[in-house]
Amino acid sequence: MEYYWKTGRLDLKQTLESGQCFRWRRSENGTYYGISGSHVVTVKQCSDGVIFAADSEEDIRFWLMYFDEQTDYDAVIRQFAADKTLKEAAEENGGIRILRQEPFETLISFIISQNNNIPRITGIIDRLCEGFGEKITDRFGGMWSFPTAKRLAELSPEDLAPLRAGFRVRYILDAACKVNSGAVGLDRIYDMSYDEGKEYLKTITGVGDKVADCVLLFAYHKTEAFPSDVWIKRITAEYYADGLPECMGDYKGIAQQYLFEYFRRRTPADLKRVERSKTR
DNA sequence: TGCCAGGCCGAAA
DNA sequence: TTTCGGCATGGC
Repeated sequence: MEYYWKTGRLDLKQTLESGQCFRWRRSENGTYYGISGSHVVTVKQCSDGVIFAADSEEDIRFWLMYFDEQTDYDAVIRQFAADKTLKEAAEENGGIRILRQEPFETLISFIISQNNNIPRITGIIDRLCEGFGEKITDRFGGMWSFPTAKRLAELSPEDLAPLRAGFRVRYILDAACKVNSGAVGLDRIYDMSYDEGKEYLKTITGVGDKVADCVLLFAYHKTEAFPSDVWIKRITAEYYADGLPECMGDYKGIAQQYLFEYFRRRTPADLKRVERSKTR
């Protein structure tokens, strides 16, 4: 069945190719197809929204939640307008939405992402799913669910060698074992504060500030999280030496996604121009 | 060929 | 508490 969602701002390319998710693919006609849990969907951009094609109404509801239907991004962006740079960043990148992804999948994905690049992250996750997930459909050349913590917890480093994930393998196994044993209860984090959730996730080997922030933002939608790597931290520190703008409020994570894309596309010379104009 | 990737661990200072 | 080398692999 198809469902037209009039969202205005949602831009599929900006959202699905922004580095917050790794299991979407773009077909030649511009349609994206993806999987989460056992839910499979195709989405295409249209003039004032997107069109989902999924198997059931339940799937449609799932994907609306996944794409963060409940947050009013127009209101967030109006709020950001009080800061000149953030306003520009939002004008350029306001089609990005912060997804609500499955926590275990997000945790493992961002463990894999550390000191890594997106094409290789995607390859490792594909091999992980094909090797240890369940085949959900033959469509799109075959799609596999993300493996469960239980499945991964019973594996050895040798079993995971075909992933070619290098030093991250022991982190993946530690996360799977802690989640499977209940030592880390991922569902509990929904009810935790941002700070509590961060400390809790960091009890997993291989989860530091950055990975924890990404999981808290991209799975639990804790928008106070500001998952800055060294590079963007330096840029934002230069821009906002006196502290982050008030207008970010509790949406620092959304602001960060806009700023990340904004800064990434600019050379140092561009940034100096923006810096000068900011002081005027 | 060499650099570097949306980092983290663990040891040393 | 902070700093820094090492880590596996492969895209560019």
